[in-house]
Amino acid sequence: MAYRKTSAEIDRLAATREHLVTCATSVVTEVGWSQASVTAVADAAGIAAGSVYQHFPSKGALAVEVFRRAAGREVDVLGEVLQGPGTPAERLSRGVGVFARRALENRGLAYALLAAPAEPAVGAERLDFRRRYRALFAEVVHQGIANGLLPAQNGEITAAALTGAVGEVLVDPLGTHDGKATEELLAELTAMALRCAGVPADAQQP
Amino acid sequence: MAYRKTSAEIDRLAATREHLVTCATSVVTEVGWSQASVTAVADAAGIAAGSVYQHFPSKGALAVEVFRRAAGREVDVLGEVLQGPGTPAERLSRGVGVFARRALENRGLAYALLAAPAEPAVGAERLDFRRRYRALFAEVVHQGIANGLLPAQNGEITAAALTGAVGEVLVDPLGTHDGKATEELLAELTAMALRCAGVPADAQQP
DNA sequence: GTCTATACCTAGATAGAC
DNA sequence: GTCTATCTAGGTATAGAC
Repeated sequence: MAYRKTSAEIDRLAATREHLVTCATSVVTEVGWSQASVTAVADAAGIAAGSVYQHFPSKGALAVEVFRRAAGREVDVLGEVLQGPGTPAERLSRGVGVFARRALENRGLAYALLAAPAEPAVGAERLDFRRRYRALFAEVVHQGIANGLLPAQNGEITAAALTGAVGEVLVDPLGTHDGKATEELLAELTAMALRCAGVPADAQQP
Repeated sequence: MAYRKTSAEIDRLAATREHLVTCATSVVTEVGWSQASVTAVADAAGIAAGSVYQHFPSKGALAVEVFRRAAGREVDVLGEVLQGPGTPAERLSRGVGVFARRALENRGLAYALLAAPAEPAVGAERLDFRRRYRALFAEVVHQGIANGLLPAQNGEITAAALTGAVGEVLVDPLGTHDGKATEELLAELTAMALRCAGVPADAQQP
């Protein structure tokens, strides 16, 4: 016996790990990466600091896991909208709107993912995810160019610009706590994205 | 005697401080903020680590000084171009071009200023300078709207978008070391900036 | 498997000699 | 004013008891 874990043991271990990731995400959401020490995370999860190392080999590995889970959800959502039905302009508009709305509904986490100072491992992960955002935007832009719906342009550069522009526009609203003018912000943001991609002015009203 | 410093002493002290800032800037340019320890900076300046604290109260204060000097130069240059002669579109195009060209000519430093992981004090300074960039862009955009040369839009949002877009487009070229395709990059970047601000397509050729 | 306690390491900052 | 040597704090990671 006992040379193999029972399924109950496996489940319990996995559950603890999940709980740890969840709590770590909460801590990061509330206080940012730099204040999210192993001790703080362990306290939030109700376990001892040392026990964290039963589930992750290092603090950085846990941080990366937290980042990947949260950022991965956003990439998936954005990807679904950008690759969904509609013209490139419609998809771009909807994608930016959905992304921004989700960020504004979960400001602490969005700020941590987008802008908050973080350890190098997380910084590297952030660069990687930005590449994914760029790739998603680039696909739509390239389709628009191929269809003649967008003017000739370097799609990679436009995609990078959209990624940076959306992030920067959101940084301030994410930092301030007033939820006012959200709809106007979204309207202006999507309009800017359409201009950026060169959508003709007369095609910019949904 | 000696209750007041001689001017020679003051000069010498100031010169040492300048030298320290210069060397610290070089270290940051080469290895980034996270690797720029007090020891590394002092070594580069040819002084002992302890001596740094004769000139700055803390490591963070030195880092902030390095950031402000370098970033301030870029803000000044961008401001001069954006507030110089020409139509809003011409100034915006020239400003983005000058900014990007200077960044590409000093990649290490530009990367440190724009994107490299940094301690919180520098991160806060970075946010502050981004606000300055936004303010400069916003001024031009507002002038363009007032003159009827740009379509109605929220100038603050467009300014933030331009700030983020230019930075994000540059991140990858700044990281890779090939200097190829610089001119094409600049052309596409400025074209994107004009689209983003809503400059009519037939007015986008300089 | 989880806890408590602690070792250890890094890096910033300080003290006193020269 | 600058150096060498040292102190200290914060936080990651480990060891051994339960």
